[in-house]
Amino acid sequence: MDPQSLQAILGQAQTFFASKGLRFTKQRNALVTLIFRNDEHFRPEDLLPKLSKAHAVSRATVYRTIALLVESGMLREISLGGGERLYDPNFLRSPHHNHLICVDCRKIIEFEDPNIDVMQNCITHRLGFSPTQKALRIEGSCDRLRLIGACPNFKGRKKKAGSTPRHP
Amino acid sequence: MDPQSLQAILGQAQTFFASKGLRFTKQRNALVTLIFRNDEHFRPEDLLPKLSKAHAVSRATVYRTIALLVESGMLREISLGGGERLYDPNFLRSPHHNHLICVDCRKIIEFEDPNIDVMQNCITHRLGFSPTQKALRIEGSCDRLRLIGACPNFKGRKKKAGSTPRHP
DNA sequence: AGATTTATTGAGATTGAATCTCAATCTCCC
DNA sequence: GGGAGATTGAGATTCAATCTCAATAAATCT
Repeated sequence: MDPQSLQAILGQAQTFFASKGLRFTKQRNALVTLIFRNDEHFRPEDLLPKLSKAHAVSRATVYRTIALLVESGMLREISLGGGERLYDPNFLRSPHHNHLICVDCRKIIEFEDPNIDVMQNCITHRLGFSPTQKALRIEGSCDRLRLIGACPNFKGRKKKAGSTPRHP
Repeated sequence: MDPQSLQAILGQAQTFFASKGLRFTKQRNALVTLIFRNDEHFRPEDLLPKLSKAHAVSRATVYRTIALLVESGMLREISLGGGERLYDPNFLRSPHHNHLICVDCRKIIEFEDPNIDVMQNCITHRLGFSPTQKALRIEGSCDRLRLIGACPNFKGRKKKAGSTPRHP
């Protein structure tokens, strides 16, 4: 994340807080900066040790601020299996992406597919839901990633590398 | 769930346990019976008070048995937002269904759509994942359900009823 | 049958994330 | 400066889920 984009994001956050009659305190600034500094998915608990002493923030404030950022649309929750939740700061950069999650190693891949939006609109309409929400999650098993050694967390054996997978 | 189907399910569970060298104890029998007696999604904690005194089972056993049933493929975890997890006993009846979850009221609708399988196969293949897994979740906002009064949990105002929604 | 092995269970302790409480502090606005 | 309202943090609390380990039960062996 380049400094310019971060500035824009801080401005966007500030605008959101102002629109709700809330203040953009130094704690909230520190959290927004930390969260959007890079593109990593994170757990709320991960944030606490990453805050420098100068910018220390209490656990309660971390959770409260995350809830506000989710409400603003700047941050999204993604739920892995097993009750794990992560937060994704990348929807500002890439508003239409979805997540493919490996059920074996929990690796998460972000992808975009225009057909998915069409299908999702069809399904939600058909069932009487609003198609405005974009959150969608697909699970799979990354056995092919394992084959090419691209699955960092998989504990099992690795076979010989194959060619880059293509759309079938 | 008719008694005959339940018998079949008990048999299937028994076979699974036997195949792993595990025993089909009366506690496990009681849990399988309770879980597959109807088609409700449930939380593990919901099960404890539902067990009659005669068939009481400890919390630890509930969680252990659920994990085994998930491993067997008879039960699936579905994750709502907010870290909530439910278990779904309906995959035996309907192995290809997916879930549409209302982000507002948390209502869950099960649906099948053959196109989804095709798309999921394409996406997983393209990204190097195995397409064998079926779990998929779509979120949406059930404003149309609200309109027709079919959203039991929504707390807001209800507008006048509309026509039954159709595929656009 | 009796002994041995292995799986199973349950009560309670433990973990860990997430939320809640509430007094102290901070900001904004008059 | 002063007051209203927002914000914060330390610690208590909640709750699901897991872990521990001694007691029990079932299957197998001799």
